[in-house]
Amino acid sequence: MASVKRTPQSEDLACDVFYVHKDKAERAKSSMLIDEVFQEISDFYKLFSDSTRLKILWALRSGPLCVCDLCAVVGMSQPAVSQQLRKLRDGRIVKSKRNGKVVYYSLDDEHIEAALDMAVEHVAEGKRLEGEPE
Amino acid sequence: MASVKRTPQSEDLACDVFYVHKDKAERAKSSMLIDEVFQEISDFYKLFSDSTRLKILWALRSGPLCVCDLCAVVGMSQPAVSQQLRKLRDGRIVKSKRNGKVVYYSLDDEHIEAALDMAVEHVAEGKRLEGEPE
DNA sequence: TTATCATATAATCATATAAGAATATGATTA
DNA sequence: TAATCATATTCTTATATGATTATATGATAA
Repeated sequence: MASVKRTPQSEDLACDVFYVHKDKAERAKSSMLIDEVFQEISDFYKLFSDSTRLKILWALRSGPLCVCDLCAVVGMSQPAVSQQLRKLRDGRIVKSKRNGKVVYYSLDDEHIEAALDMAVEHVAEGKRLEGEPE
Repeated sequence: MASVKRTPQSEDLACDVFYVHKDKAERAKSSMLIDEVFQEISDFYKLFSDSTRLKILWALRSGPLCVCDLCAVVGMSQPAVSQQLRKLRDGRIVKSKRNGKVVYYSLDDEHIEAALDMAVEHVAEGKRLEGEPE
């Protein structure tokens, strides 16, 4: 494969090392998205990178639940659950609907379940998944 | 819908509040996975929750690249890129192959591209994505 | 072997994050 | 209106994380 070394160009290279494969790197670079998109994607995934939030989301797969239900299901204090719900709501992962004193949360969007399923599938390979019924 | 209040049961309730919807909460709870799985999923997603790592992964969609290429493409220093590559490799998101002095990285698994695509799709709704060619 | 190149690691620092405790808000019921 | 209940917010503490700088490793070439 064509390998080219050259001195760094300040405009298109932030790295102070040499290109090793100019053509491939250029191709990869031209396929990049704007920074904002990567930032938003990372923000999106950040919401999935906490096990409490994942438990909440997983619980909501079976339908809307109120905060109190969620505390019981995930085994966390109410403020802890509320804080995570707020992040999930800000990130448009869940939506809420107040009914009197009770606020019901549910998954916002079909991507969410898909993301969960994909991750479980990824992690599941060769593992037992279900918790034992007590 | 059937709402039931009851005093907390120490065995199945970690939350010190009342169940508001016993049946629904029980159903949600019985569908939960073991903690270890949620932990692994969150570890998996954690790797996607940083924009530098996402840029690296996105760049690798176009094929294997060496560290130096990646520095140029994502505009980060070599140690910064190497450290993120290590995490991605530990998490089995990318794999590496040394060829002389050069180490080539590539995506490890088909789930990775699917995860990226899904997130872009999620974020993309109603947005312009491609960076302008300079 | 020595020099050089590509990559990896370690130590440090600044920032980000989660959880708990205390308190506030907002809605219902008495 | 006051009391109560479900939920939300704020503040604090402990911990985790990413980037930088400096240094180490491992492979090639002279």
